[in-house]
Amino acid sequence: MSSGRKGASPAERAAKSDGKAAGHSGKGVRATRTGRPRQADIARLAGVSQTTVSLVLGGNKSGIALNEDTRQRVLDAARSLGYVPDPIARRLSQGQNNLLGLYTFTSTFPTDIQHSYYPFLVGVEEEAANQGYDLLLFTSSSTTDTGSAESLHRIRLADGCLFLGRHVPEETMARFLDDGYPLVYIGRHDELGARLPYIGADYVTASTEVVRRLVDQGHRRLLYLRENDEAPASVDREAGFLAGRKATGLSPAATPVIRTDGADITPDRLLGWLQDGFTAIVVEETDTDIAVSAVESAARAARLGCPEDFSMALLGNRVNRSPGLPLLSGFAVPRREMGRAAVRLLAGLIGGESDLQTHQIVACQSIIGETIGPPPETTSS
Amino acid sequence: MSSGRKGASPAERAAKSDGKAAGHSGKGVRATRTGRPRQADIARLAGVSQTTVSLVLGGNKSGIALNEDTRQRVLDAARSLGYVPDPIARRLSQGQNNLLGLYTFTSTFPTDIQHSYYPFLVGVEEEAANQGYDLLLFTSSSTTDTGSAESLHRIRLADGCLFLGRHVPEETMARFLDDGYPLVYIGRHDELGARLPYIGADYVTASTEVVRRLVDQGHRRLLYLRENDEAPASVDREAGFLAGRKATGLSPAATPVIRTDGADITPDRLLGWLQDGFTAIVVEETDTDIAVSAVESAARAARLGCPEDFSMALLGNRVNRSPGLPLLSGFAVPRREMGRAAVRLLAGLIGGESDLQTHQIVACQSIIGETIGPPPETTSS
DNA sequence: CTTGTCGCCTAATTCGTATTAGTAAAGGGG
DNA sequence: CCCCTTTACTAATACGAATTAGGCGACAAG
Repeated sequence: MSSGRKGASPAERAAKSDGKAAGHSGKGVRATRTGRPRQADIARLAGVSQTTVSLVLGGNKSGIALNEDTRQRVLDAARSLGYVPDPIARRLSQGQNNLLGLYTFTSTFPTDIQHSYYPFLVGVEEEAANQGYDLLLFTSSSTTDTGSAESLHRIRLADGCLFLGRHVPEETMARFLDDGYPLVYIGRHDELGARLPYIGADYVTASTEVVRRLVDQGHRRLLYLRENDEAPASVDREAGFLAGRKATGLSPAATPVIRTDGADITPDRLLGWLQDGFTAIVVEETDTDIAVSAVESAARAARLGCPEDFSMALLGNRVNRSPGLPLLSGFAVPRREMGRAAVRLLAGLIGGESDLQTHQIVACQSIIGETIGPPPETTSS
Repeated sequence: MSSGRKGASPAERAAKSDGKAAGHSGKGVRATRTGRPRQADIARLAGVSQTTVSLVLGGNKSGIALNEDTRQRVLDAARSLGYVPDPIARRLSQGQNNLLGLYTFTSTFPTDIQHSYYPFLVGVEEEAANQGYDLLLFTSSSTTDTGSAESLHRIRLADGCLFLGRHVPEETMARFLDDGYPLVYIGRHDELGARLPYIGADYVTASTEVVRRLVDQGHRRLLYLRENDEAPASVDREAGFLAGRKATGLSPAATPVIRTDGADITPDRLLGWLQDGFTAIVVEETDTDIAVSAVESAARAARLGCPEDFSMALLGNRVNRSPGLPLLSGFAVPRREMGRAAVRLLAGLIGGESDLQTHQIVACQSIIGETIGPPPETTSS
């Protein structure tokens, strides 16, 4: 091959001094696997080397001197061939490709829990566009077992990756961190010490605030319904509830925590609670909002009006608010802003910025809503 | 220059004839840009060539003989180094990377028209996962002007691309087609002759069917509200409506087509229509469903009950059905199935299959709903 | 007439993997 | 002992762009 090369060099040179030596077949020559023109094709057409083409098209960041004529010839050739750079090759050589991964341990677009990730995605897309990144959605997650090696390898295609979901496959994540691969979790996660960068929501403060609001309204006996799961989102809300109990001086007996999956919330049970003197129910928000819905339908069945007969607060906000349903009192999880912040952080990590806040907690905003009122009149004042 | 080359070759050869020269430091050597181990590192550790590593890890599809011992040594070395293949390099060499692009000419996750693309995405994600593809979402679309060269170049990163949206930048698409780049539109598009592969919905038949149902119920004067836009989705529905008019023998005067953006539908106007003897209103479905909503609120304001005072049919289905609202009679656009079909077709195109149906029309299913009833009693029988 | 220094461009190499062509050694048949 | 096959590997190269390290000619200064 080098023998052929030697012969070719002078030929090219000759072609060049001919000037605009496009006399050949030019276009017909390209027989690459893809059929698309490469820089080498442009080079041949313009009578220069591939290096020159790269310099011209790459904006010549190294500051190498370039004749304006040559530059134009190359640009013309590129245009006439309809050249489009191959992002893959570029990435192999440069080490980055402007892709942000998005890994959701379950389906990204679930059919049942419709839209649970949607607000995050809105923010992620917005900010990714701002920062000039495209998004890479890993679908393998749904089919393959969680965190399988196969499926996680592909993540490296992206310059960095966002993770969305309750789970943290610690081993794999540790591996990524060790390798210096940039990643950001959406949602607080302290599984790997302080190593996992994340954007969380301040559930604790917001939940405390909700308790305080109920107590301010006169409620003294509150019931807290939570999931039977130890995800940070659950833990934090309970912590906030307990902090609220403490701050308002209520006793544990007056503010019990009940774990439920929603199925066991019957109209009778709800009535029982009210008869026991509970005047407000605080419900954890989840993907499915199954617990709130259960309370709502139990109330309907028991013919209980929500602000009148008892108050209800949601620790979070229904993602999918339907026009028919009342606006629940509680707080808004700033999902969109979290998505944006996550992308900003990730972009910073990729860019190697040093003074990054890798553990961010975003404040939630109170939702006044329609479901908190004063407790109903009872025997005791 | 070739002199230097010649000198190097023997040097390499010497290094090689030393044989299994892994005696060195092995692990400590890797000082790659990324810090991740490469096949070459494994090779050094296992005392074999990079080729052998590639063969072992690649499953040796070429059927080259391999000693089981060697195989194990390589696998062990790979594991101990924590090797992860670089998808980019793989793609550069293989020519494909298991990525499907998804290009929406507007934001993929809009905030205002919430969820309009969602059902498609569900299907796309499902089938992409089945076929072993990940999804590449191009965000540039929202920021850059439609179809700008810059933003469309990036599409080639994917092995093929789905397009979602009413627009077709013909020039760019023609370019893709000429290059043999695999792409599929979701939605019928005949802009480029029959060159653009697509998955459409059979709006025509479904719309005709809706008209027939109304006529079967006794309606003789129908009003059709459509968008002022010539997108195929609109054109097809109108065609179906007109076909229904023809099939049922109704006159154009009894079945007028009215273009509206929703804003001009007042309670008075609605009442006027009913006084003019129209007993049913057929509405085109759109992203925002602005027209249906307008009719609904006009009816509410005019205190008209829907199946009682007039019938209403939607040519399509509300994507975002809220619990409070009645189920509109009409038909279901099989968005999820369209998404799946699009991915299947695209995968076929990428795989170079020959006998592909590149223009597919998927049938819609009737929705009986609650908004069609017999026409109210009037003076004339 | 040398030496230096621009100006302009190219050869060679790199990124990490896959593939093709080929080589060296061992074993078998004549 | 030679030739042929089989086994088990390796060298070289491709993929497409970016980058590094020059090379060559011209013109200026000494």
